[in-house]
Amino acid sequence: MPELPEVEYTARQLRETIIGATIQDALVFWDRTIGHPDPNDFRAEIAELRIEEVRRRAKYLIVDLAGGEQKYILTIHRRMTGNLLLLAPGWELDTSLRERDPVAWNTKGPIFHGYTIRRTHCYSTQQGEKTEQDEEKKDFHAEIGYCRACFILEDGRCLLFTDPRKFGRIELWPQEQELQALAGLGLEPLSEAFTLEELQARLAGRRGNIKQALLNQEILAGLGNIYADEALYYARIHPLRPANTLTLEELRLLREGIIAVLTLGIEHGGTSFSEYRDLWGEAGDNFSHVQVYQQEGKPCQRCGTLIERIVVAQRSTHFCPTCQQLIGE
DNA sequence: ATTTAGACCTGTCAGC
DNA sequence: TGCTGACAGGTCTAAA
Repeated sequence: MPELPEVEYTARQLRETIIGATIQDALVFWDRTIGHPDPNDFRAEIAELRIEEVRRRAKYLIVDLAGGEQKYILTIHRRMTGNLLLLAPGWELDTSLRERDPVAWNTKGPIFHGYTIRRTHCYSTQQGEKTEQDEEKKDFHAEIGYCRACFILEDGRCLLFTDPRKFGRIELWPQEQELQALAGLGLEPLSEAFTLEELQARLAGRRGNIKQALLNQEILAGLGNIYADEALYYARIHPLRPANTLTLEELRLLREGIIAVLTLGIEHGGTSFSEYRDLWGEAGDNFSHVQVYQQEGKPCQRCGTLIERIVVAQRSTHFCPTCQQLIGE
């Protein structure tokens, strides 16, 4: 789910809130969520480490950790449904489901009750005193399920990694191995390195379609299904165009479009539908600014033609058949 | 060398 | 109401 903008937005929120905090302990509720090292070593190594910095590379969130002489990086990839939530002190962990219903426990995991951190205040999701703001949000995250791992901070807060579909991965590596931990990632689309010449060079000789090329993280790192469709719409390029046939003008527009849709996505707090939430449990509102993604049957904002949906590389692909023609130049 | 189907997972929604 | 199939932000592996 989360693509570059959603990860970047989360990184910024974490940077404002958890730098300087010390991890007291990590709990793992679904072993496969921890990709490296094995869950027991992971837990042992991460205890007592201090959070030094929070960064993003492609769709990876990177947390720099330090303890004594040793430095580590924690990498978090949310895949489809992974999410981070920061709870204020006062949270309660309920693992009683494990005995009550082992089958349900396997999918739903523990239940967290308690406090979700808000920008300016905390509010209780349990019964009790309610402020006006509580009234507006009273049912929000009353119960938090699908937690696959969590980090308990020494100041009493808790950073949860929730992930219903269990595709997300968290890894801990010695800092020296960062290059190896993040191997194979292509250009950062929002960096200086993403020039027209680089884009041209990386697409040259690629006979596959442009949509697939944009999803290939070894070429550009960070675009996913939403923003790839949006960038192609911006540049008026049909998703099935062979990547090596784009004209220089089309490449220029495509680069401009990629930067524009990613930047807007970040500004809008990410694209949310169904489960995606930010650190404080808020939905990003970029979905209301989307032009083609999941807009099949709706009129194109530029020409009124109905948006179509096709399947490319097993992924839904949305485009305007008038603005984005396959034939011609 | 590339494409493509299948895995990995669970929830939701449309249709019968 | 209940069952079935399609589909959802991603990426890896194996078969064609």
